[in-house]
Amino acid sequence: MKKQDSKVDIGFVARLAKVSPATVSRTLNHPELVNPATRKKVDSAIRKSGYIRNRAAQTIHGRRSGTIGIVVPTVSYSIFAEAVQAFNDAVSENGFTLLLASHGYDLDAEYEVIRKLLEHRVDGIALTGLDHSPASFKLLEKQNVPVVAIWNYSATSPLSCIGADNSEAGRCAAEHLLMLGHRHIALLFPSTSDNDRARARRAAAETAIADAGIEMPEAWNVYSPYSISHSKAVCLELLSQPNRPTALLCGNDIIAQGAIYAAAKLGISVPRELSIIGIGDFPGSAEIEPGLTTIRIPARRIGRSAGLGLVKAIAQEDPQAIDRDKLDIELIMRATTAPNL
Amino acid sequence: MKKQDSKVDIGFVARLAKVSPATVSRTLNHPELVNPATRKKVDSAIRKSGYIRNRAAQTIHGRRSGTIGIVVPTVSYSIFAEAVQAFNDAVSENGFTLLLASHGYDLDAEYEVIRKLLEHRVDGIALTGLDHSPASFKLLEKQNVPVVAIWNYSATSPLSCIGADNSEAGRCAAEHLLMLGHRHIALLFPSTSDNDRARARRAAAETAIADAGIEMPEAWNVYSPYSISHSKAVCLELLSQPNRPTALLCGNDIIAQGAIYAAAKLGISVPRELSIIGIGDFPGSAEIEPGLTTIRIPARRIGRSAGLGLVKAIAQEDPQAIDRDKLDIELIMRATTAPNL
DNA sequence: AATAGTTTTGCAAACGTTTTCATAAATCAG
DNA sequence: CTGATTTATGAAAACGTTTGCAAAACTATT
Repeated sequence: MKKQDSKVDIGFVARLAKVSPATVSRTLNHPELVNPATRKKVDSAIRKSGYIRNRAAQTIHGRRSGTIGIVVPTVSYSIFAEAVQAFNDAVSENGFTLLLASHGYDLDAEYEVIRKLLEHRVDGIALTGLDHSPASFKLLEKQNVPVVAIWNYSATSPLSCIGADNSEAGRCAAEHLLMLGHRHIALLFPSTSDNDRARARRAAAETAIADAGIEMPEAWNVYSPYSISHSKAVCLELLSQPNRPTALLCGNDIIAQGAIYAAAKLGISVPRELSIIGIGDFPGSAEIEPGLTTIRIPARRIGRSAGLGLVKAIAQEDPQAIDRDKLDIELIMRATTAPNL
Repeated sequence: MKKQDSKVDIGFVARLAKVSPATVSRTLNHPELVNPATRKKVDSAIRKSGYIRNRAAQTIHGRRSGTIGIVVPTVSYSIFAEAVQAFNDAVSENGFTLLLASHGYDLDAEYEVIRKLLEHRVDGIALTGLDHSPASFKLLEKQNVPVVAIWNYSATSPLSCIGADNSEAGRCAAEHLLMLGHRHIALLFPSTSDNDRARARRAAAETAIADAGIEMPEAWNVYSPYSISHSKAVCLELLSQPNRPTALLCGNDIIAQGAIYAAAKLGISVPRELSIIGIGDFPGSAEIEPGLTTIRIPARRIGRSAGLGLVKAIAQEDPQAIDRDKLDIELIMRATTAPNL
């Protein structure tokens, strides 16, 4: 176990195996071109020396870097975590390593992290959503690296995208409540600046409600950050008002969970006195009591599909080769919604 | 906006600015060494050309790669997601990019991903827990890259580690239940092979219970996978038995959440008829109704401290420079535990 | 105006690979 | 046994940077 083999590079291995560096390289990259006997010598030399190839050197030579970048707002909450995990599984099955970057819902910060990924010469990039700064678009256009936007689907976006139609999700949630006879619906959404997913959902929900001839008091269009505790606090406040809504449409399941806990705390029976619907179907939404009715966004499938699409585009060296993919949403009826009496 | 500047490398920029490549490099890396006027020319040429440095080329020259690897079992559940996010924030504030790898609780798979990270010449590596295959240890020892183990603390581990003492956590949880007078305690833990965190917690809990002179029926030492739905199912089964425990000690908060929901479903009142304690204090544990009593493991602080430690070790080029850091756990008493009547 | 010192710049080597091209060795057909 | 193929190997150039060293251009001091 020599501790510090001054330099165990491809040349070192070559000397050990008494061949040229070229042969070592070939053994690694095109084994079929080298004599089985030599191959054996080389393999053994590699094992003995503990040689680890240097991807940077390959990259510089013009080969793939073997990395794929993914940019998410945050990985803290399970929402993106699931998609990231599926994405990672998909790309690493294909020999790539994940470069992860987050920007905390700030599109200028996003530009910087995209730059960083590009400095590392990632072979492909996945972004979250379709909202990006013009600078980012310009940057990505110049390099020609395959890019895919995950999470939100649009037929006309400049970027290829793989995700669900968030407008549809918002509308679907609203229509479910309307169909149950609710007329007093409050909307709880996270900040919609720099976040096209939330924006699309809320706009569609508002439209559906307006189309049903309902005028919604401005006070019921409330803002809640992306956290159970904040949401719970906001709902505690909202539901303590003398005149409270009969249904809550939440921008995502995290907010909806907070709403459920707030109702539980106030002794408001869900769904008898209050219906709650979320969007996302996060892990835990099925198990919570009562089970959360929600619009399922298939995070794992999105992550996987995006990863595979990127790998394919990289393999065929065509940055445009990523097919748009619209993954269906689905209303999951569980136990937090009921007809309005 | 020329689309495909055949080759916009440092030489291209140099020609544009009418200086040598060396000067461009210096402008980027040691601006103080170059004349302000020249610097201006170069900066402008960089902007005009849309030049993006090639980290691979720097890396190959012997400079830092500017990447740090982190290996986690999975990022799906919020447990690790929080730590990963904090870790990422810490290292990216310092100019590093994160290389993320996961292995799904399989230590042989872990060896492979560590190798991959090493191929990319990461400047540092964070691993989860202290349990790793001998091959992994040997591999890491030979390269001399700073390594830190997060999540579990031990004074004697071969790796520097930053985390909590999981034995203490297990003991603390058990003692809390014992102090409340519980004598019929069931243990719910995930698989403990390839997972030293869970193993340490369970062993300590078992010891504490045995020390109190209690003999625990083997049937109450139950296995539950790392998911709310599985845990809920397992608890539904366990709690339907004629002779059920008065308290549940759960290996982590996810399992505890499943337990709460199972109790809710069965109409068992928590904490009156059943006490439940978790370990971890994950996001959501405070807000759930009733609020989960748990042992807090400071995930964000662990992630941040590990990231900063690694950055420091890299800066001073001393792989050993990472201080062990034992972060305190804390019993968070909320509403799921009560004295046994 | 000559010298010494300082600041700024460029040249060229180095980093660890891959790959093209050429050559040597082995195999085969006659 | 000769010449033609095929197979296996090596030498060397290339990839895009950084940096040690030396030359060039200034500044300051006489």
